[in-house]
Amino acid sequence: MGIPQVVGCIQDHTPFYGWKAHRDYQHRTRDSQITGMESREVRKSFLEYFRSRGHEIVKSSSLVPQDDPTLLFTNAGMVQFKSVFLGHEQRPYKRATSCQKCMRAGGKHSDLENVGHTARHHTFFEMLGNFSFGDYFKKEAIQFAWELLTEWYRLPKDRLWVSVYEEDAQAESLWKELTDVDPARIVRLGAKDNFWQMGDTGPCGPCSEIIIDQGQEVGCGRDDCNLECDCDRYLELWNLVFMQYNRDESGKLTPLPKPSIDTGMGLERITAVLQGKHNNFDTDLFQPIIEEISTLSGIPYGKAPHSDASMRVIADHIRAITFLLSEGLIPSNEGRGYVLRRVIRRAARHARLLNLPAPTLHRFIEPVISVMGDIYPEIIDERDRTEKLLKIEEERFVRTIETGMNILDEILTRLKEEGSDVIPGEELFRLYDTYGFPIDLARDIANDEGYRIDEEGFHRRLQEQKQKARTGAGIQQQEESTTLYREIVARHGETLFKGYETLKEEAEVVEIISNGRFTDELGEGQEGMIVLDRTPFYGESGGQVGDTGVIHSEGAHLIVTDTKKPLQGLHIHIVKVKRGTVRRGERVTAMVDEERRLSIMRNHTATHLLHKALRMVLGEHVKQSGSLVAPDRLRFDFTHYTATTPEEIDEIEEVVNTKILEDLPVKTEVMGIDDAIRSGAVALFDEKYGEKVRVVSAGSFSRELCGGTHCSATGQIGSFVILSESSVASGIRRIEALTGMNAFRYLKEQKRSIEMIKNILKTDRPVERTERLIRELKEKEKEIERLKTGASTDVISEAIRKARELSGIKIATLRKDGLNQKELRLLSDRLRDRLGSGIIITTSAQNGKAAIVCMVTKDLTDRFNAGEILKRITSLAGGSGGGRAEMAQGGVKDIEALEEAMKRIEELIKEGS
RNA sequence: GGGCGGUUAGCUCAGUUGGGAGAGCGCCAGAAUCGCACUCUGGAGGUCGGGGGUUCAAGUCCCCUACCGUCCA
Repeated sequence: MGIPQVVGCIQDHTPFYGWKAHRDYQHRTRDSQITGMESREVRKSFLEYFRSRGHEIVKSSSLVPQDDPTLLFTNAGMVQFKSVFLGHEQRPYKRATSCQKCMRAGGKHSDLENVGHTARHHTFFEMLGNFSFGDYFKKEAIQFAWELLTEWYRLPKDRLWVSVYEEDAQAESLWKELTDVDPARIVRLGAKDNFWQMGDTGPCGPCSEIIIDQGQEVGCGRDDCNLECDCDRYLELWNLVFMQYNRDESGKLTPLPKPSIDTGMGLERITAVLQGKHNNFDTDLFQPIIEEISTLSGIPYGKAPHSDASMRVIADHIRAITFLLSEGLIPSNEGRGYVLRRVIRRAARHARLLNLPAPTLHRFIEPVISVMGDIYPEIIDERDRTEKLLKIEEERFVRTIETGMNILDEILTRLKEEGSDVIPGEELFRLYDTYGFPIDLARDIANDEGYRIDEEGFHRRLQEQKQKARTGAGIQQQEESTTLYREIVARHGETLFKGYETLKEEAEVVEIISNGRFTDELGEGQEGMIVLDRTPFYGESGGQVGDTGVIHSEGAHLIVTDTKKPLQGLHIHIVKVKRGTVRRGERVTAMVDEERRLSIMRNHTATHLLHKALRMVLGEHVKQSGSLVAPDRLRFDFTHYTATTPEEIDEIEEVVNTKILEDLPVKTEVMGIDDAIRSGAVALFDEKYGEKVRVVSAGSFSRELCGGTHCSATGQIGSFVILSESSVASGIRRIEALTGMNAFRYLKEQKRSIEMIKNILKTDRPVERTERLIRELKEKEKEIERLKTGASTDVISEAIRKARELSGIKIATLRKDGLNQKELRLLSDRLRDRLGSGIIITTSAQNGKAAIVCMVTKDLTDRFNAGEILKRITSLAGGSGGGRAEMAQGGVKDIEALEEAMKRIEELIKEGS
């Protein structure tokens, strides 16, 4: 086999002597020009090799799986081909090869904690793979792999090992027969290492791994080190999966009619090997990033183990962050967004360990782009947005840390008082759980301050919480109903949806469900769910709400209150029987509420125009991240990092209304998903798409993948008005809007309100007039307060004149009705200031109750207590109250009784209380 | 989905058995200065997220609700 030009560089004047020789070469020419094979070439050669052997080079799919909510992130090359392997989807090729962006963090197989401390663990990585969909099988897969590794990549054969599944004699003999691998280096291993399956059921099969021996000095160094050892000596390079069985629910294996191939080789690993590095972070995939970190922090890489680890963590995480952000994912507190947030926070934490100021992480996006931007242009396109979001998120984390720091300070102060030097696990957990304060940071601070932390107690708490969340999650009974729905589809096939063309359809009742069980009929007054063989009712999906309407047969009349789509292709009508009885197997007429549906269609088409207008006005970074299309309004959530200005809102409304006036034709085409994307249609990250998709376009203005129902021309929308723009979460904004008559009525209502306001205010300039009125009102309120409490000096003067003396203490009483407690207090303040020294008791009756305030001037508080005096008065009058020695307030419900009590005031004032 | 914490002046936040809404920064005015900055003095600015309840009295206690944060799933 000839070696094409692509990899020419490995055989020209810097010859690649093979693995061992290369290491010597590299040793001699340390720090000279790039040694070995650049990662770009490793990637390119792989794809080129398989293309030259009839494979289609398939673009990497998104890191966020588009049709698999069960999977957090794309974690292998085969993810995008899953439905092809399962036979649900056909592709125009039978052989494919790809370099797939992958992410492993969160979920069951999280590598997050290991990253940075090992040579191999990554959150983000690239997976090279070749795939056969019922085309070639073991023989070719083995030949391809061996040829690529030994002849294109020129790995030394005497270092390569092969493992096969212990029961797969066929694979073993093929290796011996087709390759010149040393037969002594073919090892049989058990199911744990060499049997692969997608899930508990479905396609599965034995696999075969190609392993490179890096030499005894690399790994654990033990004499009995072997292929199964976890150390780095025997490095698994490439896994070839031979998909040849289907496992059913009972666990039984039946051979697949068309066995397939799925292989995966980590780019970072093979690149490290080809560059003679024992650590993936030493390759050209990571070095430019590490260099930048080193430059900015002023710490050389290689200076100390802990700073090296921090640099590796940042280098790894920044790749994941860059890709996830540029795919439209936003840091949040649940699901995928939460994983992203954790990765960012870990990176931020390590940046602080390197004494890098916050925010700093966004500056490392640049080297990531320099390494991979040419392969993945999305990270270049989204760069501004990515940097901005990362900066915001890192700053947010700094604030979180500061809050936690204050609380930790309080804890430490308290411990000092108590004379303890151990921070309890409970406190640590509260810090972590409630304030997101990292445990390792708490540990560092504790050490610095001479404290220890109760790590065991912390982990116990954490386990408790995990347990609690798990049992909590187990309660939900989603599973059961899903099986019910699956059964319906299995029995009757998918519901034929006719709602794009018609709103009225003759159909057959194929299934009736009542209280979660199948039933034969539904009688008058009963509620339940009905499945038809065909329906004009749109089931809630893609943000568009389900249709309502009626279903009637000869003997029954049903109201449809909602329509759901729990599974692809299954429409469930939620019904209430108004009259008669509906039976399974009956012919019925299904009629959608037309007016409501037309409103929905207006709102849906308007949503598309809005989406496009937002991208025009705010920028291409705007991506839909949620949508509600209801008859009375539409709601649209989208990614955008700042609030939109009133001017921008104006402009967006103008654009949408202009497009409505242009009366653009709305057309729907059904095509393959790839064609749709190629034609420039906007697809959403979180949506599920089948093999065939609908593309809805409004003239040449907007083009989106959409399963919803639409107007036939934009003119039918009538008009469009934005009600509000607000924030949903950080980085996500929400717009609510109206269309058609709703928009018109809203504007009319606004106009009417303004007319009424003008009438009431008797002015043509209601804004200025209102501002003046509010200003005047405030002034008058102040004036009233002043008059009530301060300016009524006659009341105060009289009280002072009438003040009695009791063993040299002046006692002033005053009653002025109509004051609330606050006003009475202010009045008492005046009286006290005028009195100078003494005891004051004031009362005020209002609304059948009386408020009472008692004050003792400061010079007398060592002898008299206002609170105690007040309590004696109120207890006589059937009320209550309290306060401090200097001032107390209370109230009674019986005004007469209070008057009586006031007559006995002298005896109630006792010294020393 | 479950747990915990938060929402008080333009901003950052105090507010401890329920009893007079505060600080720092910012803003405005005055003093001082040839002028600016600093400094000093004074002032404006609050539906204490919203609703309900308990109470003579709720920022504070109870219930509901919205939103933000955080951890687990």
